[in-house]
Amino acid sequence: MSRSDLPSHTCTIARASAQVGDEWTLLIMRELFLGTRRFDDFLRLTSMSSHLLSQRLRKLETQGVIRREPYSERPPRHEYRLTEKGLDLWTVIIALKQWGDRWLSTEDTPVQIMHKVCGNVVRPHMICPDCGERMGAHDAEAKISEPFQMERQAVRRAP
Amino acid sequence: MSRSDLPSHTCTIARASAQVGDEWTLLIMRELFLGTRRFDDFLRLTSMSSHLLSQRLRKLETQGVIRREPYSERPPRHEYRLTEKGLDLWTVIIALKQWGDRWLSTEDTPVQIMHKVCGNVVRPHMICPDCGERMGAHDAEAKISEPFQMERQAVRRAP
DNA sequence: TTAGTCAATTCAAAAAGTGAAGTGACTTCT
DNA sequence: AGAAGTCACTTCACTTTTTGAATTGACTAA
Repeated sequence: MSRSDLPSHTCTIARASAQVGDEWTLLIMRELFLGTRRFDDFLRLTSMSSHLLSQRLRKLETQGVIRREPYSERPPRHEYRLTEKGLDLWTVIIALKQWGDRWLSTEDTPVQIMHKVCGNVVRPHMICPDCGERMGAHDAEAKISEPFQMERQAVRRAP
Repeated sequence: MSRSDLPSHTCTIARASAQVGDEWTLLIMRELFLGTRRFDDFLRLTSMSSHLLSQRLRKLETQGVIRREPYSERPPRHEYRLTEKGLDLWTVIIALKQWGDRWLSTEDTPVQIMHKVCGNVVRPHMICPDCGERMGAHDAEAKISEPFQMERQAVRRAP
């Protein structure tokens, strides 16, 4: 099975990976959250090739993660902006950032998060909505649904 | 600049992307969090090629995200397990899963999260550690550090 | 002995990514 | 008015990565 089959997986992590799980797409998402809107800026700030950038932007637009908005008629110009679907990836990018800050950096973080509501620079984290306690890998257990478990049993027994 | 230069970026999101930001690595991470430990199981459950799987496992081991643990001397066998660094990616995988559940799925989620502390199936979310309120893209603002801002200005003005 | 398991490696073909150059619709400078 | 510059791409030749099938090698179980 190839990368192009990922969107058809039952697992939503596989499906999400297929949409945004590659190096350059994640870098584009970073830029979008930092406020970058134009082709040339993405190009310089990510230092990716223009070929790849236009491919990825097209893909993200098709998926509804970003939208093109015209900001000038003559010459015809437009900018790229996050849709609600795209904005909702914030948690993923922040989680990745915190992990990178913690495990891959020696210096201070290059990007801080400010909470507009309270005005503080913060390091957001995940909590359990029921008991309100902080949550991590150690206190979570994955429960696989019946149909998905069956599907997995089948492939494990396969040739 | 190419993919291989990502680890040298100042930005920790770029660095994190370089380590775990690709489709197959994310799928391997999913499996690790679901409890998969052995080569053949990864192979069947992700349906990736064995060549790529062994490459990725080697890379993840080198990076310290997973470790190989022997579980049998004869025949020599070992399993792959998450290190602390790997376990700390939980938030990223969960964030990706929630996003996939919300935007890419029609049916019920194939994997639920149970909080061991309170015993409930939950959808964890991010909060501001200072004021305790739920946080998302709309109420966050990115603050770019002085040195990183300078670096970015430089590339924007570049040829 | 033969078949089977596990954890890979090898190899050729196909797909994806890279970097440089080019295009076209404009605007600004002189 | 002509030349140079900007922005948003596309094209193309080349390199790297991925794919999928086959093979290896160390063992075990029938």
